[in-house]
Amino acid sequence: MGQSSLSALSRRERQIMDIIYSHGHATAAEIHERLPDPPSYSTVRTLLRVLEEKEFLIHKNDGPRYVYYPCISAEKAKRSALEQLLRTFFNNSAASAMSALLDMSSADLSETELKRLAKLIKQAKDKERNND
Amino acid sequence: MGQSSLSALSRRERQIMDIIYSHGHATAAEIHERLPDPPSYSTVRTLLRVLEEKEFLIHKNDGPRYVYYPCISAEKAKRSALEQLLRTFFNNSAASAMSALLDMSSADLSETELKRLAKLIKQAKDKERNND
DNA sequence: ACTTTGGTGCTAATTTTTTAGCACTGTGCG
DNA sequence: CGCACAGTGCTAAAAAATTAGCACCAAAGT
Repeated sequence: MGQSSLSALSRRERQIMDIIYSHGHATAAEIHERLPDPPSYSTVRTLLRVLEEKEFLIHKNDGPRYVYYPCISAEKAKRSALEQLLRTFFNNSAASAMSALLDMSSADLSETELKRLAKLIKQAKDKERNND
Repeated sequence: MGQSSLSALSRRERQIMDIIYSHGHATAAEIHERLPDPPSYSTVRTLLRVLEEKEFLIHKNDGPRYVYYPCISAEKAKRSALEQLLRTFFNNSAASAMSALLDMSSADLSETELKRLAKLIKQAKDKERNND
């Protein structure tokens, strides 16, 4: 079965998948202009074709042009990216990852968001209690 | 100067860096046995040599063998990986990343960890207040 | 109708990555 | 000493990724 996982892809392929995930979908032209150190348009199109073959992308027609969508839901991709990150840098501890997130960006977290998080944490605590 | 960033690396190179980051350091043999779909030992050594050339790794001698260490501190690598993740999957919102972390692993968060997080969040709130 | 524009399909060369073979070096030991 | 063992250095072939050229097709403008 398709082991998927973005980390199996080559550098350019990942860059493209990143763009598509961060936008939800994209045309060849959009991808071309957003690629770092961009190759020719032709090149982009070749990569897109390959990614379709590998079943990481599909396209739908929007009038004359193609709009590319990820085959794996953003949810799954997110999850797998997070798992990978936890494994590599956080010894599988979600807690330390969260604390790193807080460290690096507490200034950007609005009071509202912080409240929401506090609430989520409270819920998690309750859930934990029920699992005992 | 060295733009570094793990995402500039090839697939195998990244796999190796991942292993080294998750362990702090490693020998060629350790890396060899941990690589998914492992190539020959020779191959691993070639990759390590290349990564040293590119200044992603250095080695120290431990008796006869080499122990490889990352050139970029785990801290910096972590941070850059997190930023990348936020950009790609969370629209740069640390808050949504944290909530995803909670979702996917609240069962694994001990009560202690949750308390610690709650405390961190409280601190972040206070900090936020002072910035206003 | 015809030309220009903006897209796609196919193909192929170039470059990088990935792979592994083989020679060499130092260390422990009978 | 001389031999096996465990490691590294260097080199080069094979495979994959990256790049781009050019033909073709459809729609919009003249």
